[in-house]
Amino acid sequence: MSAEAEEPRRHRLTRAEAKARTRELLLEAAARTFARKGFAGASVEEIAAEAGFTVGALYSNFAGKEELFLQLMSGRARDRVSSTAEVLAGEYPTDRDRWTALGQQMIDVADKDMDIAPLQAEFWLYAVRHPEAMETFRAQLGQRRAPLERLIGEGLERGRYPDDLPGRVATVVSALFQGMVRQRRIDPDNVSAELYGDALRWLFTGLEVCESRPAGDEAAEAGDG
Amino acid sequence: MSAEAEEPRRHRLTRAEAKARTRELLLEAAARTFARKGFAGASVEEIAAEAGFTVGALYSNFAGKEELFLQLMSGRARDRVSSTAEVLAGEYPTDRDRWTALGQQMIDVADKDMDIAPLQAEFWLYAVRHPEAMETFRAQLGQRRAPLERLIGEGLERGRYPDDLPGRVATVVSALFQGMVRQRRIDPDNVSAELYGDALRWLFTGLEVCESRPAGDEAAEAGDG
DNA sequence: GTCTATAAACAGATAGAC
DNA sequence: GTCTATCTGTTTATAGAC
Repeated sequence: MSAEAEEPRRHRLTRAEAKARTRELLLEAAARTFARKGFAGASVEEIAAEAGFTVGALYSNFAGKEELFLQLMSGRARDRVSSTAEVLAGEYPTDRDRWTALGQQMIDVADKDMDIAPLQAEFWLYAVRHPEAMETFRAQLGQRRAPLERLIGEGLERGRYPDDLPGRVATVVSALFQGMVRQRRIDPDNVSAELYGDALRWLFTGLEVCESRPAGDEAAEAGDG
Repeated sequence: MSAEAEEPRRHRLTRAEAKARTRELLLEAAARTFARKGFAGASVEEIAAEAGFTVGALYSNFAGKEELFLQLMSGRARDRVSSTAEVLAGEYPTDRDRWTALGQQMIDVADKDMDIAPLQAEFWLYAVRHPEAMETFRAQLGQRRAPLERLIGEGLERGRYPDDLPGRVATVVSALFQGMVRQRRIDPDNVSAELYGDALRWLFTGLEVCESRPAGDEAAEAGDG
């Protein structure tokens, strides 16, 4: 795009570009290797080799294994996998079709990149064991959740539901998906694409019954005894 | 020499009992250590020390770290933590109270033994990475799910719902809980006790709306379109 | 049955060659 | 900027003492 100064790529890449590319390759290799072997189980040599380098290149770009892992955790959550929101963004004729197609798409995404679930699990375990890194991981989860929350907010007509409902529902939907994706890896037969859609249909149907109130009614009437 | 045959516990424990106790202590120590450090991150020396022994005792009772881990995975899932079903078994005046109390109890259980979620994550990761161990882990999950499925089946009046519904709902509820417990460790503020209850209320309300059919009606009528 | 001592392999990280 | 060689600590697992 932009000419760095005057002769951006006379032959191939500038030194800075080459280094940036190495760094990127190392990050991608690290993602695969950490997913396959875990944080403690993956060796720096293994990661470097997966990227097509040796340890020297790794230590030239990162302080060590831990920093590499943390960079991965804090890095772009959404430019590697289609986010939940993109999946949700499709348009479907009826609500039933919408949930069904959504469930199918979630499965497709989860089945396509088999590494993300184990990698997320590694992130989670690391955050649980290193409280100082928890904020970093929370931020990554927030990146994933935000578009989902927005989309749910659009789906629920404003005024008929409490303002904090989309956020709460986003948490539930996110937790449900993560849980089902994980269980599907163990028990594929018990976690079909159809079940994803059913669960969402149950959830949003119950949501409307339980939480909606007549339009224009400002204060929600809690009719429980 | 020994009066074991006739005087089983003249002083304290028989040799077999002592060994069994050592084995049990090692398993418990392994559970804590694997939860805290992970499978690859925990060393056998650390596990043995946590149990009050040295490596010799460990290798005298287990073939190695991997066998110890697998024994833990295949071992009793329910005699250490109160299962979901026990939580569900309580009685509550109204449905709303039931969901609220259930959500609170799930949080209490999850917060009380902070080790089970990381340990389950370790099991899951191991199973994903070692397909030959997946069946073992699936069996453990089955042990946890069975009572939940039974209880849900009791809650849904027979005849009004498809026969396979309790199993499907159990999967969804189980996934939902696992997902929320995990997210709560990262974002406690966003996953309150109340939200557990709300999610369940939404789910079961929607379930009744979507899946129930008039008593006596054999074929379910799909009224969407 | 458990502990101590040790063997052999491997890890993360660094220094200097190119 | 990356690679090769190496240093240092730690790991699993075993052998023999008690």
